[in-house]
Amino acid sequence: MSKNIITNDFTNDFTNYITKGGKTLVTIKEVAKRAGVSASTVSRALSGKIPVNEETKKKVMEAVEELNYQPNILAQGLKDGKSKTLGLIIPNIRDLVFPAAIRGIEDTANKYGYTVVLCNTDEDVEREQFYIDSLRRRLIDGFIFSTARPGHEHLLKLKNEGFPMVFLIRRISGNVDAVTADNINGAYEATKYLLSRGLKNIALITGSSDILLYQERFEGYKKALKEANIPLNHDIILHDVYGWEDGYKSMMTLLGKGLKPDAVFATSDPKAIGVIRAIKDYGLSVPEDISVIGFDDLDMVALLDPPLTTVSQPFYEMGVAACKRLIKLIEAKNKPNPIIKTLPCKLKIRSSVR
Amino acid sequence: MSKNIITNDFTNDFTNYITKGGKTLVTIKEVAKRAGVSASTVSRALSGKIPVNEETKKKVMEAVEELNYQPNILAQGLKDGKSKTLGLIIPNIRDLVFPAAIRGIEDTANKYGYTVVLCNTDEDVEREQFYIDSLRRRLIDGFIFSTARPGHEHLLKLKNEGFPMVFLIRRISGNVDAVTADNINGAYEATKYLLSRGLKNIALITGSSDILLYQERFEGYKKALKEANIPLNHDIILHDVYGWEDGYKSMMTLLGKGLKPDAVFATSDPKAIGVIRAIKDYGLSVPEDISVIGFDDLDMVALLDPPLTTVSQPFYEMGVAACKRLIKLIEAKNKPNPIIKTLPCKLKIRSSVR
DNA sequence: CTGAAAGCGCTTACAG
DNA sequence: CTGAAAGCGCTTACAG
Repeated sequence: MSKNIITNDFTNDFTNYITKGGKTLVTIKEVAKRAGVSASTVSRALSGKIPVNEETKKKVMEAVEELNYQPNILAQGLKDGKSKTLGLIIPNIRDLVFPAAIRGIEDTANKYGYTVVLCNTDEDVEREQFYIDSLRRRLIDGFIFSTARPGHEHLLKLKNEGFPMVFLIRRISGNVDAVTADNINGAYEATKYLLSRGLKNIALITGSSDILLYQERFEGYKKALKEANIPLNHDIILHDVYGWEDGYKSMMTLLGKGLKPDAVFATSDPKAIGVIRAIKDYGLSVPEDISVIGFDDLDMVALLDPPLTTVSQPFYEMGVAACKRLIKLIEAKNKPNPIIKTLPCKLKIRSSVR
Repeated sequence: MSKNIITNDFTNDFTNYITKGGKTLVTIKEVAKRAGVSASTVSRALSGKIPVNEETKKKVMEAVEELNYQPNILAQGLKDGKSKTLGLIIPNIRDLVFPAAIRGIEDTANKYGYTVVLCNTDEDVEREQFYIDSLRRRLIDGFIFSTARPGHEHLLKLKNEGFPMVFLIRRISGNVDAVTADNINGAYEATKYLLSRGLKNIALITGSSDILLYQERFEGYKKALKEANIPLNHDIILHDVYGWEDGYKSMMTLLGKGLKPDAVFATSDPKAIGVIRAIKDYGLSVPEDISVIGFDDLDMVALLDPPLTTVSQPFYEMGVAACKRLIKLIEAKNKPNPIIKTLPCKLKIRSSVR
């Protein structure tokens, strides 16, 4: 009987169910009709924020169930300018530090009913600005940026306009929330480990010194050496090295100059991979002749030959933390003060250090 | 003078510019007011599809320029149920085959004014269904799936409901567009290359045989052996191997049984990496004792020791092709028939084959 | 060519 | 507690 009614309803309203190029989406009106109440009441019963008669609510819920109604998020958002969407801006997804972090962000976002849009800037500010503008047109609720660099005032400007945002991995100073790894300590531990293995002549192959995280890793390195009373040897400290190819070249240069260190601290795994290749190509071996330690713990470095000893960054957890924080900023009544969250790194001992 | 007027306008309308939690977005009404026309006219001038007086259009464009007006995409979409958003459903972004493909998709989507939402299913059908539902609530315009497996009827159902969608990398039979690599030929070329190096006893370490692409790679392998008049040796053909750990175990098993092949064709790079590790751990060397060839050409395999000879899949281009196709499906007046696009692979000769 | 009105699907003051 | 109305920002028949 009740089944019959349903069938009839469907037949009568059939046109309502086939709309918009074949895509079907039940509307609140249909639910209202079936439950015998107004759309307002359906909305209220669903939101739970406004009191609704228990009886009525039950009827509504049944109708919702039967029709499998799910509110149109875009329509919901139009009213208060929300989209339940987060923008994630990174330099390049092919950089292996990002996949794990992205996973952390998405898993978290989805748990709270948010969706995330990924944008690759290739470190190009214009491209970044284009993405920001186009996401704003979609009423984006907030941003996670992994692209911060000194001079990126446009990001701080965005923050000043009142946009919820958090920096992830990379950050610049400003009134902005951030989640990063504890780079100083990570580098400090790495260097101390090298020292503890009797390695004293430790080269540093590191990245662009205007990026904060590389400054911090340098700091950790210096701190450990200082504690061991080993003076800095600037001949074997190479800055502005980016990626494995650069790592390869830098190590070759070092070796070519006759500067053979006991160990190399490469401040990213790709650099370390390049360094190891160079050492091998030079006819030396790792770790017998030169020990190498990296930073990141990318998914594949345990598979290298030798398996890479490195400083593990909690990328997934950093993604989770950044996303949680962003959602809190979005949903908070009164904006909390920015906090910088620093997650601990962990030394992963494998076989590239003697 | 004119500058003054602007300032006044801004002062008067100030509340209009600070709304929705600090986010500012100029509306069509404000543009209309400034241009001295109706909102309809602004809309028409911008769309370009409906004739507007040149004079009027110019005034509108000026106002648009001055206020830096950009239409609210959500509001635009509400009318016709479009969101200018694409859903990309993959098993796991940490699987290295995806980053390059994702890049291809995003670059293309952005070029056409679309935004892409990434979802990781971990091969879990329920999770996938959850994502599909939640994207439908956001009026998603179409889907790219890299999760297809036999039995995934829910995907075909979606297609039947009229949703634009395309399969990428993986596909199942059904009335659905797809972009894949030419797996048969890729595997055929790989095997032929091994043969051409005088390697005859070729083991195959491959994936789940219910996934089409592994069936195809198996086919390519068989074809090459057949042409060389070499009978299949099922003792050295291992199916259902997933990832590098499994690859490692499989190779160990083979070796442990005293089955030492001349060469191994591993049908994915991770498997090849595991295989190489196993060979080394067994005290043998690559390629001197056993040659190894992979499939994928992931970003890092050139850095392995030895650099991996493998079949390169055009992931970026596949992403581009899938996205272009999807957008065509979305924007086409009358739905074109499904096509399966197969992009050629390319043998990348490095040093893991003798 | 152009404006006023209606409508997309929802939510929320406003009455009752 | 509940319904009718207004409104979010846009687009598009409908009149003129």
